[in-house]
Amino acid sequence: MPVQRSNRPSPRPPSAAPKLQAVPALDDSTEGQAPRRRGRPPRLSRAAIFRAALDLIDAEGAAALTMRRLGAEMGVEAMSLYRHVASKDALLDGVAEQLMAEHEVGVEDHDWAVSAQRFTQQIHTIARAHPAAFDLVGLRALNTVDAMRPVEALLAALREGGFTPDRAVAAFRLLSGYSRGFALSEIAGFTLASATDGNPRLTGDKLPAEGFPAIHELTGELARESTEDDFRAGVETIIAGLREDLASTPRIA
Amino acid sequence: MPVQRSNRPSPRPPSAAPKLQAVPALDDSTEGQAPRRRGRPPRLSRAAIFRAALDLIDAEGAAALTMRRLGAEMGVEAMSLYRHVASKDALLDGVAEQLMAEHEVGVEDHDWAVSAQRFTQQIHTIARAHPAAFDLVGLRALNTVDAMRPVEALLAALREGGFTPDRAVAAFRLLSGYSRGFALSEIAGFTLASATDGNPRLTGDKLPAEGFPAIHELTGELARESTEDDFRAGVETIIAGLREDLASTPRIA
DNA sequence: ACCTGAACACCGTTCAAGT
DNA sequence: ACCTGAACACCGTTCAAGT
Repeated sequence: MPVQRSNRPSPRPPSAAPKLQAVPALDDSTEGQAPRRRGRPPRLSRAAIFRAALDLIDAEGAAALTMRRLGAEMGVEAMSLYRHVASKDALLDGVAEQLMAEHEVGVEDHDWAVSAQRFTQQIHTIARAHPAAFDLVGLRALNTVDAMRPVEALLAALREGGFTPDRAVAAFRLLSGYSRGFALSEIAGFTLASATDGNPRLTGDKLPAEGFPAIHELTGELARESTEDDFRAGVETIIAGLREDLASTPRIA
Repeated sequence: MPVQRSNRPSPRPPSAAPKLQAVPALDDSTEGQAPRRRGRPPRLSRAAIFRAALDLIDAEGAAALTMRRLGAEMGVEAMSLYRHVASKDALLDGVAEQLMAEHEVGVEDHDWAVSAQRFTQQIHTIARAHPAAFDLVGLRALNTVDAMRPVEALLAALREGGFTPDRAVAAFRLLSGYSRGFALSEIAGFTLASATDGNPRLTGDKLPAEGFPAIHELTGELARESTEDDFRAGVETIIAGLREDLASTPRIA
């Protein structure tokens, strides 16, 4: 089974009516501070490129995101993209930022457990909304201000909730590790065999009848796809554990 | 910065003294049941290919694993590999199996908390031993008997420990999600900026001085790379939470 | 039976050239 | 200033041919 040959629905002449073009959105217009000049508006901008890339991944999967294809999608040659992004790797960083920009931060409350649910929930929501993209760039280390904001909110809530510095960071890593891992495992099929045709299949099917009693017993539950609630329940369990940690440590005013 | 050009140390004539050749290991000889025939032994076998692929990733990173390069490494043309693996995707499945085969299962004890520590520990150990490979294939859903064995052990321990079927599966997903997510985040740098040159850098460096007090306060702790103990402590926290879940549910004999 | 040569249809990226 | 053509050095994969 070929991996990256011709999954394209139809050849679609790249010159005719490209799907994603100028997209002159609000946050784009602030990029060049000069008052709208008279010449033809630039077709490309970093923001537009990242948006188009994310759209392309959403629509056709990670394998469809090539510089050439993305260029075609924007009505431009692939090489033109290099005016705006240094490399494909930089493009993926941009896609990651674009993706994580959907992580909204609630500023009002200060209870650490609520903040923890918020923080993790948002990661899971993003992963569900853009599985292919999350799979591709969901683990990238970002150093943008936007990517820091949710982290800041969670860490602040933990500190105010009485977590010591090292416990706060530990809690952050625990919550963030779980969120990403659960989301990615969900996308990948949770290690337990899904069929090659993509349809979920009973886990125990190929197992020798003897020797795997627990898996056999739990086949139904294991085959069930995980839900939002499953994810949330896991976070609750973690929060319960954290609460215990916190209780067994001297509080900090 | 070019991504996949010429990272090779030296051109190394592919015909002269290939590093990884026959490797006639124990579990290889059982593959063909016929008694050692007289002709030259086959240079290639699925097991040998997977081992060589994992070695190559360990030594030079995921980008170095191309069919052509792997062939050269084994003293063979790339196309010869297709006699034994259907595609590069199938090759990666094999690498994942090879990797997870390092997950040893302790059979003796039956305490679910110990089993949980064992199960998660092993995943983390594998990830630490083969970070590039784990990053590449650590999430693949496998349906081999070997990959099922540790899962069976954990699920069995949970059931015997009093977890109901749905809680046992939930606990498995929680533990496995955390393990993979923590390990992958560790490899990727935990979302918080590492410098482009690869050296770990203080997280807060690029942040505006105002607006991120918690991150600034915790910079030192955030910049510290996570350890085996950090991972283990997270598992303990999860176990504490699971214990509470268990206590608040009617026991099953 | 097992491996190879040559080819196909792609990649990311560079660079001199166009407008 | 911004985009393009042509080229370079790669990819995965197929298939007819070699031994």
